[in-house]
Amino acid sequence: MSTIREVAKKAGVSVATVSRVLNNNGYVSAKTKDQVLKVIELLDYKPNEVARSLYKKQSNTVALIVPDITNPFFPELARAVEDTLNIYGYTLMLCNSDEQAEKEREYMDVLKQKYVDGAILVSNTLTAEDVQKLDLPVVVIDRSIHHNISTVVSENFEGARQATLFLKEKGCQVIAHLRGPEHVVTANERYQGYIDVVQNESWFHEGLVAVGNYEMKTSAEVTKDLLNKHPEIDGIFAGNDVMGVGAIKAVKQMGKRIPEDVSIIGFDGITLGEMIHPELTTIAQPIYDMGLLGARMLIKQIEKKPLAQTFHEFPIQLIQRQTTR
Amino acid sequence: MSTIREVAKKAGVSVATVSRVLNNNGYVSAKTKDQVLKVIELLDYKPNEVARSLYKKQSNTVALIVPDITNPFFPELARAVEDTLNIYGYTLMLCNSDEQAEKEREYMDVLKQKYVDGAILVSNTLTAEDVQKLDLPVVVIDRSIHHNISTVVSENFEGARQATLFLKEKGCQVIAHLRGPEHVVTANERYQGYIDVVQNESWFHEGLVAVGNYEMKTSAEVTKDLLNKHPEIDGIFAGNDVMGVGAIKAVKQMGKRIPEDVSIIGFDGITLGEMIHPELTTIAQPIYDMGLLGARMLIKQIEKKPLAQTFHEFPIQLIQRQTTR
DNA sequence: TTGAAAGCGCTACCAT
DNA sequence: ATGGTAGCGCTTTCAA
Repeated sequence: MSTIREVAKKAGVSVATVSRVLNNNGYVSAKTKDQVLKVIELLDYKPNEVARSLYKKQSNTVALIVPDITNPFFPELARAVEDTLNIYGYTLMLCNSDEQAEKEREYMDVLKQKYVDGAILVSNTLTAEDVQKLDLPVVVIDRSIHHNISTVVSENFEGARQATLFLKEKGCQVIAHLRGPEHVVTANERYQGYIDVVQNESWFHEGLVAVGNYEMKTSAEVTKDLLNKHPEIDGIFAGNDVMGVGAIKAVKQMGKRIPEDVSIIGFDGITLGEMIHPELTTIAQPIYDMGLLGARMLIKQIEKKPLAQTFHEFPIQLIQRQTTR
Repeated sequence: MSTIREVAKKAGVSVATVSRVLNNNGYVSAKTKDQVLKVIELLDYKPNEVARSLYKKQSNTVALIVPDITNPFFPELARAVEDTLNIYGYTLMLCNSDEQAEKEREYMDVLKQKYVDGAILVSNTLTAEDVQKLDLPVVVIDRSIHHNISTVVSENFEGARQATLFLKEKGCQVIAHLRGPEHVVTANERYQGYIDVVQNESWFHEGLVAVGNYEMKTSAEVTKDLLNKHPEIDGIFAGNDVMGVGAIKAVKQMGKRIPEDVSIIGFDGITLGEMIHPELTTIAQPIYDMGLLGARMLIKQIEKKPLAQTFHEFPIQLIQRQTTR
């Protein structure tokens, strides 16, 4: 790796001049510029980003903090974020938080120490205060934290309403809800959407709501429990696709047919829904677009460009597949 | 963020001394050390990693280059790598290459510019020469590139043999193979394992081998094609789990029963295999352990510690689930 | 045992 | 239009 000084020497100019052509600012004659450019090419010179970072107090790096990249919702999001960052010349630092506040705070220290330019967060544990203290551009995706932090979400309440309504329209008589964890915002919103539709139904009672944790195995167990206690259930709205998959497994294992005996609808629109059989009907969020927009918003903040909206709620879309009639 | 100078001033010592206690090297009296430590605590001082990097020419960052984090094999690997790096104080930079050599080379430039300490690669396009030129500690996972680059793989040939043998033992009469892309090492090794078992069978002919690309949709198509042309097929060895899932979908769509009419076995052992119904019998690689070991090996190289083995081949394990008799 | 100072590679200010 | 140089925050050598 050659340095700017070597380039300067070889081109017969000062490092200041080389720096100017590198950054395309300040006066430099066309001739000198060509000279320098030629030498840069010749030496295959690439500026040292660390030295730059030290001076500019920024690193062209953005952190993505997710609970667990292994959860099939996140790879697609991560991909969208990375693609976008890449286009704008940023690099992605990936962090798995396991929803542990302490781990998140440790990461946040590291971000500061490395001059990371900003962060995209998916977290339920981080408070507005934590983010404030981070004192870095931040965009929150999927779960909002506070109204003055840039946020990208989708219509959880409305999506949940549509999901429940859809089951009803398809003739389901008793619709259960497999909800996500109680400390998770999206889980609550979706639960509210469900409640909004069913609360005045004669058949409705709180026993039709079971709590899962956005993960498959427990959701399968919970579903079995639900179906044993209330065999009249013929429709299940799962709070996310992974739990929907768990529900499918449980229902099948109990010897019931899908969708003839029980209809199931999920939420998220992850690829997994198309992998399984029967394919999962779902309320799809535009995951890639959410990551894309989140990354763009963050970059605008970092580059101090004006941001039209700091809150963006994406519409969701009902995708009818094979787990509903 | 306070600096080392502020700490020094407040503690009434020189920055050199502070640096010494920070790095725990050089002489410094117990009393002074306490002083300094107290001030560090007081100011909540965290050393600037960028400045450190500039001097030490290393960044405590490791890059993981994968084809596409969206491919369900990689999140688990990424998770293992990140967990391990984290333990040792390193940070993960995630890169999606899409198997494009150019993108990979761009990343490699960035790695150098940022003083990234090393890289974990999963790539078919990168040559030994590319890696050589990178001139950075490198560990290759899943697909070996060259014998003097540290490598972590699993028993592809043996696993494929076992898979095929297993189908045979279970009574399959005509076993097809859905192989991965021709430029991919693992795909070839697994193909060879299959061939090794079937080549002398009276029923065997090359028409039983179809080429997929380690992805679901095409694999479903290819499977249908295969089954239409050769309805006598009653066993399929898919080159990876994702293709196995595609095969399941195709077989089901054709109205055949699994495993009664057609048995299917995959390769990889990704979680997806347990998500679907019927659950996929597979040859499992210890994905997490591979990532873990790969990361550890890389760190040893970075820290110039002795490395017992530079090549590690993990044993695979047959996991019998529901797609085989 | 401690401090002064050079230097990691770059940017930007101030001269010229 | 170009060059000299201070300084970003740290580590390490050399002196004391």
